[in-house]
Amino acid sequence: MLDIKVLRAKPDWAKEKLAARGVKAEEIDDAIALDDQRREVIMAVEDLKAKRNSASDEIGRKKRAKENADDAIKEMREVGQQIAALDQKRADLEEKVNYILVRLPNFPADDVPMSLDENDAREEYKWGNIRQFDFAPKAHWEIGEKLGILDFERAAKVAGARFVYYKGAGARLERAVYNFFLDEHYKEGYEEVITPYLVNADSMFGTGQFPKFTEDVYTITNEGEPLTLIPTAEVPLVNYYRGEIVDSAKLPISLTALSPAFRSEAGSAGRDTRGLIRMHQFNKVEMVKFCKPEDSWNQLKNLIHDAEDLLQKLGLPYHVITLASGDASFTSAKTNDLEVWMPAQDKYREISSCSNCTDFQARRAQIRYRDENGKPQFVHTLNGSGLAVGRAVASILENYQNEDGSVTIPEVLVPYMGGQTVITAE
RNA sequence: GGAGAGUUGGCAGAGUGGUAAUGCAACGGACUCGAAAUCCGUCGAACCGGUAACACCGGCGCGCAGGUUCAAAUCCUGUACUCUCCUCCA
Repeated sequence: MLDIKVLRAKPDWAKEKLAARGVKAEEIDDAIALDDQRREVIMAVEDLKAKRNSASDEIGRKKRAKENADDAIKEMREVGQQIAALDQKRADLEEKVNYILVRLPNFPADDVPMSLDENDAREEYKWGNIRQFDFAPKAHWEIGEKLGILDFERAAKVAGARFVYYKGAGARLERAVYNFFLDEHYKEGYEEVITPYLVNADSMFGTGQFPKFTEDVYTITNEGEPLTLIPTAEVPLVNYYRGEIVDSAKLPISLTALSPAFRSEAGSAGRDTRGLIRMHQFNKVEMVKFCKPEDSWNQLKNLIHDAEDLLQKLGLPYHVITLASGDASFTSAKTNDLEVWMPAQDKYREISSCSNCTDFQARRAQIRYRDENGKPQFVHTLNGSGLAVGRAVASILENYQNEDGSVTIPEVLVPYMGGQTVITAE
């Protein structure tokens, strides 16, 4: 959530920044105008409350002295009604200001390409040599099905489209990949966490998915509060400290978690209909950081490094891009995507998204630390995939495929596969 | 699922209608070569408004949300969570 005070102090700057994210200037004007009204009402009602407080004090004194206070009580009865009316007005105005504020995205950082077109992402650098095949590389779903390690058909029967069964060496490869990821993050100092996979609406609000993106997720109700299947472990990880003032000596805090991610993929019908790229349920290892504001850009670099280190160790070619302002997620000030090379598609595909959310989530979720003066300040939050497991498996299958249909296991995963070096058809 | 108890500041802990005791901690000072102990003083989270302000004034503030009242930590309703016992369960 943005700070209304920033909108008030720098309206033109705010409009320009948010225009690059598709926000109309009128929305900012509306928010400020409503906030003006809100402040007026606050002044009026607090004036009356101060009056009531001192009058009540006086009434109490008289009552104790057994004096008559009927006149003051009668007068305060009227004041009470005025207060109730103004309080209602104030609540209405607050709701209106809030309605706009919670739907405004984060300000893009200064070095983000200012464009609504996702094609204006900036490539930062490439890593790895793209393998030249002396045969036509197959798509990962074809490889997986032929090896009997991926079963999309039965998953469709049992659950529906965009689900998959991993079997045998496929299931073990998936497990090898995420264990490798978690172990590497552990070595880098991340604290490993196993989180709830169902979260409440306050948590979804805290990380910015709600109220705008309710259609992207699965929400279930069981006689009571609705719970949402997490679309990413970012939600339970960031909300871990919701409403808390964390010990500043512990910052930066780095957490990592493996979890399934559940996404409705509403609006993406027809895209990536085959394979592991776009599923309703997929495994992802997520990294989340909490830090002081002055440290967050440095931590974003660390996050990217920790993600790309995995790709380098797996020997998978990738490049790093900075998303255009209009393409970055709602909560992000700057997002760097890691895109891994997919030979069959002859292009890079997103495998990690690393974002600095600055104080945007912290303000929603009320996550703070105390500065040198003991004053609470919002932390900065960052999140990044490290990495999407299914997409990593897909990339391994494609990049490490052999002409006979077998797949060589990347060296770093061999210990995780119990020494197995190649997956062949049974 | 059933029954009971609880939730007050950084921590502990009083307060059953008159506007949040007290202790510890913290901060400032005195004493001391310095520290500890002791003494004196200050401070009661966070948030909002006046407002640009860590000053000052006011509002708000006793798990949360409502209600009653001139006035609510206190009374009423709803609700979340924690603990204990029973039941069930991997």
